Amino acid sequence: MKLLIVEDEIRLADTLGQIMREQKYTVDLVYDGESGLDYALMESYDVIILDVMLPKINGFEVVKRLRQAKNATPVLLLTARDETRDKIEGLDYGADDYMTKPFVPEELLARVRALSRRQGEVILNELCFEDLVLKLDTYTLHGKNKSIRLGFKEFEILKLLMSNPGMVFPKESILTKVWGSESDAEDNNVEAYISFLRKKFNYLGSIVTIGTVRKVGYHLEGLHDS
Amino acid sequence: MKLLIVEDEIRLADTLGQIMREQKYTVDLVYDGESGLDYALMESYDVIILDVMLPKINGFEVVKRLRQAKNATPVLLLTARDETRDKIEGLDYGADDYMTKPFVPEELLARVRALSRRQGEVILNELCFEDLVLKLDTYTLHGKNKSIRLGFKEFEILKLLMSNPGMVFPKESILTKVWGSESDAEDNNVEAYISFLRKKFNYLGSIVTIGTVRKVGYHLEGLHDS
DNA sequence: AAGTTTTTTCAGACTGTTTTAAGCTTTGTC
DNA sequence: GACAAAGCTTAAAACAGTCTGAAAAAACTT
Repeated sequence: MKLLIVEDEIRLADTLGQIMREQKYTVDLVYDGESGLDYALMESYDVIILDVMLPKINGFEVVKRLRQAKNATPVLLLTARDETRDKIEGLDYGADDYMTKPFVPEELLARVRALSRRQGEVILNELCFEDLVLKLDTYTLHGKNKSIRLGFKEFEILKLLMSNPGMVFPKESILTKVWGSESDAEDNNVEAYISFLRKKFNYLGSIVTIGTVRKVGYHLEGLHDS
Repeated sequence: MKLLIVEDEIRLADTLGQIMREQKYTVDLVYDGESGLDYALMESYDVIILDVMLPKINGFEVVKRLRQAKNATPVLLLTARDETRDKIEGLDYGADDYMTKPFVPEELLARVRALSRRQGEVILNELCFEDLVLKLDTYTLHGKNKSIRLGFKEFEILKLLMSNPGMVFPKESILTKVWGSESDAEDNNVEAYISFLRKKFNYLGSIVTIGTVRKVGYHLEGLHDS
């Protein structure tokens, strides 16, 4: 089991290294974002522990570039900031977990274990369902022989639906996930976008359908029951 | 999987409820410590999510009394204060975990999963009885070789019946659980929906039957007598 | 600043759900 | 077996949730 720790506070970095080595991990220690990224791309690690506030390149940026380079190593972000926004931002960029400083070693160990267990899973840069492919980096939806660009909201909604094909997503939850929990957008906004999406599915000639569950929400349907 | 959420910030409470319901938990929401304690003692929950700052009785006190009453339900404390002292106080009173606000849903989910895992149960997203399967996420009822979509009320009633196959549910209790205690719906409404359901069972060719217990209510019957 | 795309808003058409009510069937009692 | 009470079934009306096109508003591009 090989770990990369990227942390600029030398004291903390060393402590972490020590803790993890005790647990029989092989540890590489690095003190800034740039080296972090280099190491991460060069070697193959089981988990990367990454501070957010880093010299040269910050943690978010590191994850982002790592993912752009199609590297799927699980990343655990360390953030001193207790802001929800930051946490979410990190996860959006492709981090797998985060932890707020200060923390207890036990928690860190538990999270690292959890992340390394996940190895098998791949972070794909596209979502597929039946004859549709949603490219996450270009915001485009590809059908059998055509493709089309999606607007931001369309994209986010479809990404949600495709993240768990078949599962019903309540309108409420689409609203909070796509518009944010602060927003005062209404159900009809979701309905309008669902309508746009259906039109585009149709244009692509896809067999996929967006099913309505009355009083609840929407879900993708492929070639099966009603 | 049944959750109790005790949180006085209505917005937050609702969001939490929504998040958890999405994950197929059954959620009871309550907005002050006193009701929290009542509910906790009355029903059997898998996990209780409990805010610390609460009207009437605070979270610590709720845990304390709960434990005094020999109730061992896992409790996850929500604390706005970031003081280690508070955390420890909560844990001393018998809470099983704590989380500092604000937090990201993922973290909450992870912790609730961790707490409920002790019970060893699995979150099922379908209910089965004999040859019927009720899919909770798509509101569909599947028979041996056909399936059919259920309306909201039909679904709720059947979910209730299937949650405890064989048990007799009084019409009264179906009314309050499905229509709500405010409603002035009458027995005949239940009767009408039972009729709809029987028709659908029939369409699916199921061996399952809805039995009537005169002057009381209904229950599922499989391959045996009444 | 004009043009383009995305997002929101609105209203009317539409659809499936829920209620209601009346007639019919079953069950239990005398 | 007759009667009343409880339960069943159905059709139709009332209702509520959903869809969609059009247009206004907002956000980007050029």
